[in-house]
Amino acid sequence: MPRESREELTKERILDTAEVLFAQKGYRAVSVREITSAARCNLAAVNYHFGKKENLYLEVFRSRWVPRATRIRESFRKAAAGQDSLSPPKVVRALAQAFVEGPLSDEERLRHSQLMTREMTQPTRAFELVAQEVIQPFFKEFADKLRSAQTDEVGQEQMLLNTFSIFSMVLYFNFARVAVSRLTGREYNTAFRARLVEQITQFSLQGLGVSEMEA
Amino acid sequence: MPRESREELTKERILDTAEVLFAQKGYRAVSVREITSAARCNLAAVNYHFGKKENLYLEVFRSRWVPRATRIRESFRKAAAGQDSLSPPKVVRALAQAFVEGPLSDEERLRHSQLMTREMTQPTRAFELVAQEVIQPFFKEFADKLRSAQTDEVGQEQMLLNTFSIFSMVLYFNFARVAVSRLTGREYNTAFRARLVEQITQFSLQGLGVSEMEA
DNA sequence: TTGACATTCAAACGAACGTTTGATACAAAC
DNA sequence: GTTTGTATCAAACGTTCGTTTGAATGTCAA
Repeated sequence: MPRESREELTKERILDTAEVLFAQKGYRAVSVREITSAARCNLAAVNYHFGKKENLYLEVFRSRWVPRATRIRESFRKAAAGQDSLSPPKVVRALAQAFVEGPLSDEERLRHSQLMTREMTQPTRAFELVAQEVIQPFFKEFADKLRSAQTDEVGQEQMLLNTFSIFSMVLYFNFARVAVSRLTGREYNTAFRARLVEQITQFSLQGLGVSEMEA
Repeated sequence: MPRESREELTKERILDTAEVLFAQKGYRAVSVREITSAARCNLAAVNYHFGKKENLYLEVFRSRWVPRATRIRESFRKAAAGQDSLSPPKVVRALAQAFVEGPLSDEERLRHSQLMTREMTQPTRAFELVAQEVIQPFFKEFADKLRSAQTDEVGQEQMLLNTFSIFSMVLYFNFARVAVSRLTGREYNTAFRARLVEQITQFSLQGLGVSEMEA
C-alpha cells in the first residue's frame, strides 16, 4: 500500500470514529483508547497524527463539522436561490428543510447538532471556529435573504432575534430528539421530519408576521 | 454542634457546589476531589453521604433541580392565574417571564438550563426524573391553559408542537446565552432579558396565530 | 462513665487515563 | 544494498480517577 494512502486511511478512520464518539458522549467521557480500538489502530496513533487528544477534537470540527455545516448552508442556498422571486415563506422553508430534511443522513444530523449544542452550553476552543466560520456568516446570509424578501422594514436587532427564534426551533427539534419523540409518541422518521419542517415553517412565518399563503 | 445539623451542613454544601460544577463542566469533567475541596470537606464525604459519585449527581437533580423547576412552575402558575380572564398572550407571557425573568437569580437560571440541556442532548438516569416529574406535567399544564384560553380548536399534536416551539426559544435564549450575547453584542442584563421576554412572547403569539393586541 | 452511633479524616487501593518511548516494518531515495 | 523517513506497534510512563479502609473525633442515650 502506498505511503500517503495508508496514513490517510488511519487518520481518517480516527477522525470518523472520534466524531461519532465525541458527539455521543462528550469530550471527557471518551478515552483515547476507546477511539483507537474502535478505529482499529494503535493507541499511539492519536498522538502520532494529532499530537494530543485536544487537537483531535479540534480537528474533528475543522475537518468534519465545518464541512458538514457548509453542506447544509449550500443546501439552503440552492433551495432559496432556486426560486426566482424570494419570499419569506420560501426562505424560511428552505432553512428548515436544509436542517431537518437536508443533505445529511439521520445519524449525521444528530451528530452535528449534538456537537454544536455541546459547544454552545460549554464552549471550548472549538467554539471560536464554529462561531466565526459558520454561525455568524450563516446568520448574516439568512438574515440578509429574509430582509430582502420582506416588504416591511424591520430593525437589525429585531431581525437578529427573529433569526435566533427560528434557529432555536431548528436546533431544538434536532438535539432534543429523544425528548420530542418521547413526549409526542412519534418516531423520528421521514413523515415526522416533514411534519417538523411544516411546524417550524408555519410557526416562524406567523412569528415573523407573514402570511403563510404563498408557501 | 448538634448531630443532624452538622451532617446537613456538609451534605448540603456538597450538593450546592456539586450542582454548580456539574452545570459548568458536566458530569465527567468534574472530579470528586474538586467537589469536596470546593465544599471544604474530606474526599470520603461524598461516598459516605451519597454512596458514589453517580448518586450525588442524581441527588443534585432531586434536591436542587426539581425544586427549582417547581419554583419556576409556580411562578408561571401565579402569573397566569392572577389574570381573571385567561388569554393566550397572558399565558405565553407568563411562561416567558417565569423562565427568563422569573424567581431565579441569573446564575441559577444558567445552571438550571445548562443541566437540563445536558440531559436532553445526552440523557442519563436523571432524564427519567426530569421528564416524568417536571417536563411532562409542565407541558401538560401549559398546553391545557393555552387550549382553554384559545378560541379556535387546535389538534392535540399541533398543540404539543406549538408548545415545543415556544419552549425551544425559552430554553435556547437561556443555555445559548454566550452565543446570543456574542452575536447580538448585548449584555445579558435586566434590559436585555425584558427584550427577550418580549421577543419570545410576540414571536410565539404570532406563531400561534393570535393577535398580540390584548397583551 | 460507658457503650453505641454518626461523622470526619489521612492514607491507600486498584483501575483508567493521556502521553511517551524505543523497537519494528516498510516503502522510496540514493 | 544501504540509507532515510514514515507509520505502526507493544509496553511502559507518571498522573488522576472513584472508591475503600480504619482510626480518630464528637454526640447522645443508658
